[in-house]
Amino acid sequence: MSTSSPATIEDVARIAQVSIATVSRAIHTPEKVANSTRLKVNQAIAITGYTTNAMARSLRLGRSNMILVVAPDIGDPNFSNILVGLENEARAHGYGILIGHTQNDPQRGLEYLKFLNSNQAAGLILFTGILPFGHQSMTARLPPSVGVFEPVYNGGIPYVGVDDIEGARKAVDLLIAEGHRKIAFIGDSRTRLAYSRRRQGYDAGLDAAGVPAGERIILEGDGTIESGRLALEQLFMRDTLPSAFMCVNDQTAIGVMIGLGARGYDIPTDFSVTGFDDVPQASFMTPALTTIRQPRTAIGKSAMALLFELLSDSEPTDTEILLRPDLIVRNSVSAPSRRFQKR
Amino acid sequence: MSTSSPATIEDVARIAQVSIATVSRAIHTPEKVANSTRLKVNQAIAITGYTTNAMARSLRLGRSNMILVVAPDIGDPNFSNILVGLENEARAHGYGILIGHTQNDPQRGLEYLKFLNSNQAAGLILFTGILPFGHQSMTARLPPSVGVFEPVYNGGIPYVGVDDIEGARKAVDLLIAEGHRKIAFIGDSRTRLAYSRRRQGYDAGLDAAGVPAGERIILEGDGTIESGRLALEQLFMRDTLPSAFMCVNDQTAIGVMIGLGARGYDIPTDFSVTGFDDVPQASFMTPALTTIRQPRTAIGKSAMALLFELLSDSEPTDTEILLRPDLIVRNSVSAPSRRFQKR
DNA sequence: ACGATCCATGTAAAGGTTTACATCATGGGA
DNA sequence: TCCCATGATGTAAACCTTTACATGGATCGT
Repeated sequence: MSTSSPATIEDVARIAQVSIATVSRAIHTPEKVANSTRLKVNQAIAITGYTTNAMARSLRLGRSNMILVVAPDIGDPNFSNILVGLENEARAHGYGILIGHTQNDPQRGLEYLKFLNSNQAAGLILFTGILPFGHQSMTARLPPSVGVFEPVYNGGIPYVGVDDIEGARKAVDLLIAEGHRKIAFIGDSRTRLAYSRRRQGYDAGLDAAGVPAGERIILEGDGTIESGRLALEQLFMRDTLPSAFMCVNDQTAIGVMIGLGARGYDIPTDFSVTGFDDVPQASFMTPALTTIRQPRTAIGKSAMALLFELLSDSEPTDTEILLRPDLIVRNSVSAPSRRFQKR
Repeated sequence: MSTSSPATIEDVARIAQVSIATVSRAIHTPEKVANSTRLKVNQAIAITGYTTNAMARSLRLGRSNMILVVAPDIGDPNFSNILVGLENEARAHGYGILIGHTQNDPQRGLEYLKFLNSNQAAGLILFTGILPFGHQSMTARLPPSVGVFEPVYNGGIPYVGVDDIEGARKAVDLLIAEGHRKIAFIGDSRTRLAYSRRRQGYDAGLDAAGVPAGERIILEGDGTIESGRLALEQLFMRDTLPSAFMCVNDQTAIGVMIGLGARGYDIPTDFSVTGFDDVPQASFMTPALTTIRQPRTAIGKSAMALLFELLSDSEPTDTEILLRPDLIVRNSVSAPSRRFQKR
């Protein structure tokens, strides 16, 4: 029984002495089957070790039990914990997750579109902030989909993320409370909506503290470690230095810390730094980085839950789910240094 | 044409004015089809936007185009980069990867076994070092499979990993070259084969350096940060201290560094520390951790390549592929301190 | 010029499931 | 007692492919 080819519904039917239709019903709609029959069927299933052939089932139903998850970079440390939430929730519904990885290459995106077109996935989770299917993005017929972190630019797709404005606000408020007023914002505020919202949080915080717009220092950067470092170099060529750096994400913050360290400054004595995301490295920096935590596992879980809602009702209850970001206070923030204060 | 239900092979056949068999042949075995016909078919495919229904194809072929990847913890930072290699290689073969996550719970393992039994995966990649299917592990009929990092304990399955003995040897040799003789080995050497091989590398290195077995210090630990810290505490209750800590993995090393830091020691002035794996955090520690790098993306790529070999030939060329681990020299190792030398 | 061979194509079965519809038995109401 | 509703089960079609086998035409060798 562990040899030979796998048992089919027909084997079960023969042993239970019923028709295959009855077997199918006993499995999927047990209430439509007499108790005694159901018992026989269950026994037969146990004997044969039968499991439904998912291929056949999907073919008949016209819908698979897979969810495709597409991210620009699955090597991203931010990604793996989300995956945990996604996987757990999917599996609780009897679905599997299929993962894909575009590296921002539309060509690769198109290959996933083929997956979708060939009915291999019942739903789609997108990390890209944009439909990654190149020029076909507009015309593509997509299964129920949800975005993670950001709304999907060209898709009109519900999403799950964190309240970036509130998160950023928590970071500025901490800096303000410590006495900072010259706070630089470092990071991309254009390409990604999440980032521009963090910028909004920054502005809102400084507005509330009465710091005029003219005194704010904004530096662009694409969210990489390198960009943090570069932005810092630019800053040191100006005549005004901030007392604190509020970075759009942890990578940027790490770049800033490295740059500051290389110049011989001490954090937080000389400068305070905050990040956003709470990537795994954040707590291992010296000093440990004060940052805003994304509840990653929860985000994954709720994105998948939202997707299943879409899959059953066609009416989603929410079109945007924002989770609460938490301020994680570590050691990279203190009161501003006198040294640079008077500048 | 982007509305309505997706085109089937029959739609293509009708437009191209040929039979569905010819269409199928034009796609999969073009050499068996006349040039002119192939052209007509290709045009019809372009017009309809036809893509093969993977469900139907898999059903007919009795084999899907998915590879199941099962890891104990997909949130592990070691995991994501491997995933990149796995995914790229799989996709190059037209396969998708399905990921699963057991958390060492045999119950969850069993659910993946169902996936397998229902023909949803043509192959299996295992990270567990053990078949994760509980009591059914022995009798389960598995598709072609390959292990990553370690041979699969109860499976007789080929695997791809790193040469742990050689890697460990590189670490000890570095410490020896710096002048250390009292080198503690910290970490689990029993449950995981990879770990016990690292231990072998340690022993081989000390043998070569003529350090008698009696002078070696071995501490158990399960490979977590906490275990590194604990082992260190135990050590400080003894009367003999090593001058260097060779840790079975980076997590353990991080635990040791934290513990040493808490006791006010400086690394590498007072003690040297090495790790193994080169997890992302390693380079962000202060001091940055000297460790052995696992070529993760390459491991993933070659594991998947090996799997495809199994899938085509039934004779695998190799049953064990060991990649070369590199020594990554950072700042956690220096010559031994005088301070503890004379003890 | 004829039979053998080969090549391109078509016909139809098979793969395992779900489900609309048909069938049949049972029990209740009149 | 008869009819009808109800509930349990069976029959068969459909989902979309791939491919063994059949067919028919053309080509080649003698």
